[in-house]
Amino acid sequence: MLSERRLEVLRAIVQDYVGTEEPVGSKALTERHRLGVSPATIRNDMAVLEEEGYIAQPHTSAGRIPTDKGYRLFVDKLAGVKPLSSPERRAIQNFLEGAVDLDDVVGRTVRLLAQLTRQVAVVQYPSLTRSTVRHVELLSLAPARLMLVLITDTGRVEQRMIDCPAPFGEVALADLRARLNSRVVGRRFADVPRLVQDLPESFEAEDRPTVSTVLATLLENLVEETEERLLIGGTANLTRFGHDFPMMIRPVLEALEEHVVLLKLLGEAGQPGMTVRIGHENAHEGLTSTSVVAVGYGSGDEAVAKLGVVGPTRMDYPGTMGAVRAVARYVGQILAES
Amino acid sequence: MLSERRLEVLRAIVQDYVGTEEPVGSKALTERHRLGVSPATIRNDMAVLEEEGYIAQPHTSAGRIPTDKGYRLFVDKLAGVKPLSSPERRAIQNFLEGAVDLDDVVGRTVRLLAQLTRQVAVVQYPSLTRSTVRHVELLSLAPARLMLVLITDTGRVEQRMIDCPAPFGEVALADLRARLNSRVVGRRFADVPRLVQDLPESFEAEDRPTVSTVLATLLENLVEETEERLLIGGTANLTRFGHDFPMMIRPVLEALEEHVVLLKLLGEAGQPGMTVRIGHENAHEGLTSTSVVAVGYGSGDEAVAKLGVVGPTRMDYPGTMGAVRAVARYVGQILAES
DNA sequence: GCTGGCACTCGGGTGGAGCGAGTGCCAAAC
DNA sequence: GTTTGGCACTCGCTCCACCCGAGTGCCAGC
Repeated sequence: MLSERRLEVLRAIVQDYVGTEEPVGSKALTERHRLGVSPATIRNDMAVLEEEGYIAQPHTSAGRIPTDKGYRLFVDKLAGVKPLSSPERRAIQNFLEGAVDLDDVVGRTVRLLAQLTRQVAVVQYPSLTRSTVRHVELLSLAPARLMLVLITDTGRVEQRMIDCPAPFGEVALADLRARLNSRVVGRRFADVPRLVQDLPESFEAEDRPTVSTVLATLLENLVEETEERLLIGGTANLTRFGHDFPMMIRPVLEALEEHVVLLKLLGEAGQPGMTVRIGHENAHEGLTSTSVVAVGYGSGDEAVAKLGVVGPTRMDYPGTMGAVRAVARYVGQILAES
Repeated sequence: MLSERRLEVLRAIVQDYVGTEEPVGSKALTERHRLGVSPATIRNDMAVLEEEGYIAQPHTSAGRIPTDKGYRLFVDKLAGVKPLSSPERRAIQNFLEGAVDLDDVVGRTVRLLAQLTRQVAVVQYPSLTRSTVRHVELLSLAPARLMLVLITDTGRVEQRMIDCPAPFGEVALADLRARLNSRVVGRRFADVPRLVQDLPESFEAEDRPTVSTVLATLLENLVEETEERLLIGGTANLTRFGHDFPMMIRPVLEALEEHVVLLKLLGEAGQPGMTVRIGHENAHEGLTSTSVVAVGYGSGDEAVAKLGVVGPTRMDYPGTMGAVRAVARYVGQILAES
């Protein structure tokens, strides 16, 4: 177990390194922090911290920088979450309230988050399966062509074209629409399969294939394709990465384009509270020098999706965590209102 | 007017520079191209080309690189559009045909374009005003709360929440829905204002404010906010920019985040055929070292939106133009089918 | 108008010297 | 046992001098 002072030294190293972006030495530490001991003592402490793997030196005769393990300890034990100032809070609220629809909410959120944290922001669209159905609409576009529109309580609207196996009359259509809605409106999308299971049986034999097709579209196709959609912003902030940004930016940009990877990353973020993944804790190779701060958000008490930021491991964790948490809260509020 | 051979020299310079990314000298030129004259002659031609502003040298004792003006001449007079190979065409078609809805079409298009050109792809969503209305849906969510859903022939689905000035009965709602649809379905969105102008008058006095609100939402809010939406992809390709990419990438990424700027850029692309904007021809400051190749696409003969790529001025123009044109065509086909 | 020759320019790469921040270790002091 | 001052050592960084070679412009001759 590390002594109190050694933890303090680690905290100081992290703070200084985040601020200056340069390896920090023993002398500089005593000058910038009131540690009450001499550089020589700090050197001893640093040697211990290095042996334990919390810090490292890029090369002999250079100062120390925190390792992933060091940041981990810092985040877990040494740093709190810095709350935002109240002007910042007001700005967030004002900015988000101007949104006109879900796309707009997500778009504004991602810009906001990128601007607040000066990092890359990632916002997942509210999950369909975790949302509640508000309405299902069926429109006849041609004799054997339907359009299915699904609207959820989080404001998501999804649609699909359906080619029916047989022509489908207006009466049957209205019938299906009414029955479908009466069963699923107000229910969670995850329950829909169970609720509509026996629906085809109650139709004329000739219409059953079409009804089945519609249900199949609703359940499979729609969910699979749209479940996981996300928006990214603030990539220009990647240029703030540090002096070695030209080397790092390529793999990060590539990773960001792979939405599947990102979604997995966000998905791994534990349900309750905020998750911070530091450096090599991120499975993806392109992101081993980045940290991901993510949190769930939702219109009610349950999270319907995640949002977060991707930045250099050398980031201001307390500030970033504060911003992420605050934005998630306000987005939840906005969704609940709409 | 430049002689035939001097044009040939310019073409050779552009091609070599695009390929090698290094200033090209007179000797190298004669070696790689059968110009039939000696380096000394080429030097004279180069001196003329430089005087006319088509090429420049980064510093004395270096080879020449094309200027924006040089690229302009190359694109206008010297280069054709390189058609894609038929495997490429097939790949495009296969890839795009898997799309399930408009978001998916646009998403796939942007990925496709980025991959084909190895540059940054930009795809604008089909414009609402230039589309045709397929259906308008009105749903009652609460006594004085409506949801308006608009569906167009290009597959766009937009929705808005409406807070009514007064409660609105189911009967009136059905009435409004029916009348609205009978007037606007199959018409171009641009004509809708004219078509619904007198609609409020035919309702009971108490319902008129609500009807007006609905129409106002349909016309103003919805169009303004959603007219100009776009998707960007392939930003990782910016790292291919050249040796000075660390300097250039920042402003470019920033410009790409300003969708307004991009839309203006695309919008300026002349209607018929492809537009190529080279370097300083782009008004935006961050894009002065990039070229933009854009073209309109649409489900019919008329363009409903634009798509294109952003890359270094030092790009393979014939290949890029070929890819952009081909993708635009196939997207048009897909939209027409859906 | 084209060509070969020639002097000149200048960016980039190489290698050594000096500097300074930072370290590790040790003996003495607290 | 912990802390401290002292001291030798390491090593990355910068500066500078140097050379090399690609490329140019110019000129006289074909």
